[in-house]
Amino acid sequence: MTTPPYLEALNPEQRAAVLHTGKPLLILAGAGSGKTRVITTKIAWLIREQGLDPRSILAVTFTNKAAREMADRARLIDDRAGFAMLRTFHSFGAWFLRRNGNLGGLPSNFVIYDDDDSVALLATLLPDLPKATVKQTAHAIARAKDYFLSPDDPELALIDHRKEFRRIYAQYEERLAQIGNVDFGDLIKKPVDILRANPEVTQRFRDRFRVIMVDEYQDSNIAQFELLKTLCGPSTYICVVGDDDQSIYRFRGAEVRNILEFPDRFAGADIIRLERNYRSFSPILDLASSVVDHNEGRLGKTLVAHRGPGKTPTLAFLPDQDAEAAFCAELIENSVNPPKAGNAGKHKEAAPPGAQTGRALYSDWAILYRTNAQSLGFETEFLRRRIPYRVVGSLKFYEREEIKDALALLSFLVNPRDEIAFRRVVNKPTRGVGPATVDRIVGEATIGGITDGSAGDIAEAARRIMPALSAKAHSGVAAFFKALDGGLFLLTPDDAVPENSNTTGGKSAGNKAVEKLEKHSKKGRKRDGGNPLAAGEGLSPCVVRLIEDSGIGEYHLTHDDITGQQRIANLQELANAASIYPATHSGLLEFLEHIELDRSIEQGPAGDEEERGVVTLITVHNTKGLEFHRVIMTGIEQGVFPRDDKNGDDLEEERRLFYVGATRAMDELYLTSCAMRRMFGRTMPMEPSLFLGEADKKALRVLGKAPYGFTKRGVASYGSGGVQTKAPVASSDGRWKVGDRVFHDDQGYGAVMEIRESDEGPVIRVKFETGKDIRFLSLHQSSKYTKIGNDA
DNA sequence: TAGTTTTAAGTTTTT
DNA sequence: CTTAAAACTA
Repeated sequence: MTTPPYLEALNPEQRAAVLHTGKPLLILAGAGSGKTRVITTKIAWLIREQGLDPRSILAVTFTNKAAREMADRARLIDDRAGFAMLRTFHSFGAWFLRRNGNLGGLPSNFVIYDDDDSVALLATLLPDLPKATVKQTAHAIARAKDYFLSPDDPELALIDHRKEFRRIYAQYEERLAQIGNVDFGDLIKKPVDILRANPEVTQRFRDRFRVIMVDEYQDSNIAQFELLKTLCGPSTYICVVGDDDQSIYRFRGAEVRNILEFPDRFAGADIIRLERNYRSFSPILDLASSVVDHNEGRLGKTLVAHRGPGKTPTLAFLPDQDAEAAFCAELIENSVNPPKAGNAGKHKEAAPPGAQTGRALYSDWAILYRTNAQSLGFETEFLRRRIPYRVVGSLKFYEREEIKDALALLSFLVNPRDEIAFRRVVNKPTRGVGPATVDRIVGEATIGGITDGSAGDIAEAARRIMPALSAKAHSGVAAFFKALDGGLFLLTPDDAVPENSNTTGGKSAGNKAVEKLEKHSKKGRKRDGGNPLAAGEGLSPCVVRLIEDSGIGEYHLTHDDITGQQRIANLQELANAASIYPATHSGLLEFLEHIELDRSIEQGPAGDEEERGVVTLITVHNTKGLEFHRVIMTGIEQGVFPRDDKNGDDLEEERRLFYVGATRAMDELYLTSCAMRRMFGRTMPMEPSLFLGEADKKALRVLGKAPYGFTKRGVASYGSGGVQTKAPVASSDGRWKVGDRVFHDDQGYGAVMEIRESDEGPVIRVKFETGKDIRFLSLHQSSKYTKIGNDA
């Protein structure tokens, strides 16, 4: 048997991973080690060489982008890979529930609630609690589902120890079931429940999916683990790929133990390590590794930089965030449009092998930050300097008020039991339907419909109760339902879809509505001649009609005339997005599901941006799986990165986040750290990040004035007063006692004067021979890197 | 009740 | 500084 050409390009470990069969497989794939290539090649190889039916392959990822990329790349090797099921966990769950949800009492027309909807639902159950508490509780319920805990699970107390939490969770579940919708957690948990209760269904799925692959396994949660465990029969081949150092979603239930304990949970598992990094020059990897090395509890691995040595990463200390933005802008601008060299002769720097030479493109650059809020400063500066950029992720298009309103209308159309959607829009614009009336209708729906089988149907309940309403409320409710009927009219029932038509039912009327809406959006502000709106197709007339008839469009236009125009434009965009779906009930359902599960908005560069590209502004979290030639990690300051409320395991996660960010860089890496930063509108003094102290200084070139305390030996203390974030030394037995002698790089010898407990651990006050009195937050008294100068 | 004013609070990270 | 929630007035 000859080696197929597509295997030739793989290194021995990659090839071993592709050719592996027969046992569970864990691929520990370091950053930039070509894991996507391994997965896609493996899919193609299974089809071509093993003769596997592509439809019996299930590959799960965590983001839709990753799923799409994987599908595209696998298809490049073999067309038939397009028939494999490549989905996110949540999209797979939704797919499962549409077909088998009835086994768990779920109607097939369920709508997926996002976190806001969950909070809104919970708020109706807990009307007397402050909103913050409701949010917290909703969060706890979501976590519980991530950990696969039902309301009756004894371990529930680990999530939320309040006595009443169990009851609230149960009530929430009951109400959600009455409405007939699901939340995000249900998309994973419910399939497992159903599979376990129905062995014949489990068997069917095990017969169908012979091979299961999981990408980014380090970010899977317990419920997802349970799902995998259930889907895997004795003869299912399971292969998971991940990197424990890149686990950054613990906060939303990801469980690193899934990857650490994979060999225990899937007996006889083999482990293959991919440790050759093809992405970054070695100093970049050295820097990233030196920081993440400070984590305990990791599998540990040695990444080898296949590209060899290159430019040393630069750390720039800057006065404030304005200087930071300017620094980034100049760095970028100088690389894209280099200033004319004053000296004669080409001043071509000796480029490291493999480095790009000549001018950079804007698209080579990415600016990374810890929180979305930090993008603003860069946007302002880049706008001023005419540097093209795109902001990834923060758009939150679907979280805008007007979009949520429109979606609520659509959701209610799909599921008239949706109390949350009903409450949101029934009185918007105000129709004289106050909370009292709404409560009456909802009450009637829950209680009144039991006898005639319309239980929960709010539309039915409203019709029944209408005669008893005041004139004002009556006309308001009537207007609301009339608007809905208008939208419904444009939908074709699924059982009556004509063969050649997905744009049916009053297309011309719909077009008129679109024209009207278009006029609205063009009235005030001139729109750049961008792409002509392709509305009027498929589902969009229905969406437009609903927006118009319900008065939502008008409401937002009149309510706020500055942003009103923008809001109309947003609604228009939503209508456009609907155009690719057929104007049927199931088309509408599909549209809503797509929106809930994939909120990423693909925005390609336009016009002359095509050539030079655009700079990417992005949170570190969002960079997972991406790479850039040149990366600037900004705001490397204590309190920002890591956030100052982080300690213990949370701090380790921040460290991994730093690792993820740094390893995105292929050629050049820059770090910036500000002495001052505006927060909450006030300027605050900042200290360099703990991580800078931990970093290997040999892998760092420092620009600007290093703040007091930033030494070659490590971050010791900054400024004066305040609680320090790192203890100078460890005491002899790991516990502090008053009188312990300590040594500090800058302050010399000292003695512990006082120990106090704080939320974040013991705070010790040390009097040094220099006369200084400094308080330290003693987080790391027993960890390896606090042993500097321990004199016990 | 609806709409306005005042006050407080808060900023992670996302399917 | 921006946003959301409570408090207040017409």
